[in-house]
Amino acid sequence: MASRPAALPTPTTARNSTNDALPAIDEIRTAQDRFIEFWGEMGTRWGVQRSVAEVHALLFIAGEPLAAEEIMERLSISRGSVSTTLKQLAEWGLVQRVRLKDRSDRREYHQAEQDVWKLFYTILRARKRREFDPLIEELGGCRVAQKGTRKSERSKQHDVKIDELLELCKFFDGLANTISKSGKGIERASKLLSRVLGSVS
Amino acid sequence: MASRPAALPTPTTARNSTNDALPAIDEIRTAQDRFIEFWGEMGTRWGVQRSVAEVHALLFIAGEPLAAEEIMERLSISRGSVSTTLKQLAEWGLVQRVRLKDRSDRREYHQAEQDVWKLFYTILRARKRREFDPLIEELGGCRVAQKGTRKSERSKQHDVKIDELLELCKFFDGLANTISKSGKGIERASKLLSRVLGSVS
DNA sequence: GCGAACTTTCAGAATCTTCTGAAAGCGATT
DNA sequence: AATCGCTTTCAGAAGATTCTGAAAGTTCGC
Repeated sequence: MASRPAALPTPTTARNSTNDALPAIDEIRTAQDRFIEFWGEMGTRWGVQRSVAEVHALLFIAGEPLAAEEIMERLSISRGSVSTTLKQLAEWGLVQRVRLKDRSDRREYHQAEQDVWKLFYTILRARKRREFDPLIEELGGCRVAQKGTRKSERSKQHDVKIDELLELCKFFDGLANTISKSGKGIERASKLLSRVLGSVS
Repeated sequence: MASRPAALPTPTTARNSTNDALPAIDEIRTAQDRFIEFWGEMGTRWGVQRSVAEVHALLFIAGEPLAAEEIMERLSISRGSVSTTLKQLAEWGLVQRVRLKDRSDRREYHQAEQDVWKLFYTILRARKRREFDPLIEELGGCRVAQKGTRKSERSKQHDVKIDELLELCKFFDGLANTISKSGKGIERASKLLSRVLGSVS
């Protein structure tokens, strides 16, 4: 949770509210920086490296494709870090490389997914795969014995606990699948859900 | 993801399937160890320290209250670690201290919640608080300007993105609250939900 | 109030993670 | 096929986290 030196020196921040020349640029920069820092902090809580989350935040909030060097300078991180980080983001499917039409500029540009629904579903799916699915795969192996085998009282108690856990996981897995298959229908469905729950409990 | 030395030496594992004297104890121990190691690994992915998750796993799977010293020996971790770890688990509400009736034993015993539904809801609530709620609290502060203030085109674009994110978060927050209020009714509700979704999409 | 039995705390050690920067790699252009 | 402009890789440095163990603290019974 320790903080890093501020991502950007923002050289002209001091005179931003009264100056007329480029006031909006400064204001936006400040707001962007705040978003980037916050998203980076949240990233660490979501099991994502801070710098990965920061690069994503920058690309998302900038909205336009940026070159590696621009990212480097803006966040003051090393060339190597930017490269590794962009690779990860591309694997996650959150960032795409694009090639600008300008033929004299050979650099790769990088663009973040701008649709927030897609963004969230991507993150959710990745986290589920990493943090939840292994439970269903591995818990069975934590039983003492095959189902149906005769066994001691204490063994039974152990297996019952594992089975309860496993059943619960499968239930939530089903629920998650239902929701994620629904795509944007979730919005309408959610309202129905709360009506349904109201009548159930 | 690096592995630690096996939590427990399990000295007699070699002869466990043919021996009759205490075969069940050995088998259970092995199964427990496997569960503890796995739960510890999952813990690291859930943002929980490995040793905290391991102690929780041990108490959960043992089912009965254990004293700090027993935990220490079983997981071969230090006295200090066990103490810190139990404190955290108690704060999370996953473990309770209990006092045995035996008056000659002054040690505190520690017992894990055994109801898997309570366990999951506790974990979910804690994670939501930590990983999700801050989004709703802080995102607003990442806007360029107050709502309704007149502003440049680029400022507008920035604020629109923040607002989209915020709205999405609020939507999921509402959904999560609906679900968590439903308690066990969720099981019945979930079936209705999938019917509902089927008819929506 | 004192001593025995446990528990908690915390500075420093050990370990794990992340970042840097120089060197190697790659591919388009001449 | 050599050069140039850019990207990737990776060994080692820097930094963050987690664990240990000894000392201080607490609580209970006498």
